[in-house]
Amino acid sequence: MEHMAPDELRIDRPPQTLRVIALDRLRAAIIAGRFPGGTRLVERTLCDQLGVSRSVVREVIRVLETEGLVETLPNRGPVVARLDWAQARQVYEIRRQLEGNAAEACAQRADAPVDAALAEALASIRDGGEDRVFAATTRFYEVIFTAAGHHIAWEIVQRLNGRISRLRALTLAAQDRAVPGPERMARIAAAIAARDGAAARRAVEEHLTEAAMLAQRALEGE
Amino acid sequence: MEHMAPDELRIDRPPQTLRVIALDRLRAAIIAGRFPGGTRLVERTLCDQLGVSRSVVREVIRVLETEGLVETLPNRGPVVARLDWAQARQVYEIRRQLEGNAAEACAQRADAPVDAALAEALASIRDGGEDRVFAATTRFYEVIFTAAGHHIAWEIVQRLNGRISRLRALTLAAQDRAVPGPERMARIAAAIAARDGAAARRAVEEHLTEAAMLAQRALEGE
DNA sequence: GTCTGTCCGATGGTATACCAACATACCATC
DNA sequence: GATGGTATGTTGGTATACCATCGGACAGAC
Repeated sequence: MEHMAPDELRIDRPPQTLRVIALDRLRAAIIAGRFPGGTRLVERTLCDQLGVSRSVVREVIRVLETEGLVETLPNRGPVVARLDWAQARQVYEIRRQLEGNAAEACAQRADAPVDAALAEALASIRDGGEDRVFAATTRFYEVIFTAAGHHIAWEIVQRLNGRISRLRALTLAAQDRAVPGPERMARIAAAIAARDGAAARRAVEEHLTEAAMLAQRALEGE
Repeated sequence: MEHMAPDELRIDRPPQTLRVIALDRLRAAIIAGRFPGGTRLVERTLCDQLGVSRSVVREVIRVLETEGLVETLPNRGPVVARLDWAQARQVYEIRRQLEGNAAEACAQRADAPVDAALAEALASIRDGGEDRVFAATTRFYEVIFTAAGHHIAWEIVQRLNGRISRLRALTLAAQDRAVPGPERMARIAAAIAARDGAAARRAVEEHLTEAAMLAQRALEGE
């Protein structure tokens, strides 16, 4: 028996529970801007749109609420959270600290597989189109945080990214940057490959400082 | 009408929803160590213990799940999250960054009312007994983060503190510190009162470095 | 005795129905 | 036009039912 590949036989039933699917769908919809800030999330309407029962919708909304994407007003119900520059600024500042620190730690512990994973993500960012860039960018940072061993910081950054997701889409698509986005990423990867922690931190901080500027312009233009 | 104090007439019904009460109770119970790590949280049992219906319990568990205090195993149900040093170490590192940064910003923007609020919290820490210390310490940091304008960072720190709450109780109670806890807090407050950002950051970082050491000893002693 | 298959209870996941409290909009009355 | 009542929509909360899964108990076959 032991010379038989168990993976071949494995029946993989989707362990995905209905709630998880509904959560991902709704979160993605909010992040994609399908529900603008301030939109009321009426439970029964969502039941129809998602095709699930009210219990599922309610639990999903509780999760999004603690994630900060939704806030519930007393006697009014859940509403898609609005985003202003005061908040976004704080988010970028926190990301700057956590990502800078992770990049430095990553540079100190990185090995060949890490370099390869970063290069791969970078390639996807370069020639991938539209939303591929979004996923590849996320992957790029995931590699950095994981290699640094900063799993909890990565959780936090992901949650923060959910909040400013609309801005992120805008800044990633911006064409008028002083230095193109992929170029900045490449610098980060290069610093890590050179095992130069200080340079990696600097590269990340520069990247985020610029992203914050772009976000500010976009937000105040609204 | 307008010369009548509306506050006098106001009937303040507790806007607290049942779910919020249940959430606070259960979270407090976990933090207090009433449910040790690994304990199964059986829905129907919690219904009896809390006196609410299963829907409420489920939504509460979803919140605690995204807060990181509870994790749900597939086909097994929710379980109180365990805490190991690898995680706690990351938490203390993140707190060091966020709290250090907040203290520095606070020192640069503080005014007389902030100094007074910090002094008040400090007094409570000094002569308050047992769990008063816990609340007063929280208050102390809340003042710092709020004065710094770092509201989102404060949210994050609070959530992180939930995760390491047991450790926090231990380290706050530790008597064998090189420098007593209140003394360290006083140094932070003094640096802020002197508007010395760098010193405030340093004081916070020292405080947390020591707390992390105490936590490590406590955790590995288990 | 050990292995195998089956059954049952406990549990979580999902869905539905129902009621109460509250807020808003609308409408009739004066 | 202002007042008051009413209708409606929405959330909060509860109860209940059904299904899938898991683990253990039990009985039968080797």
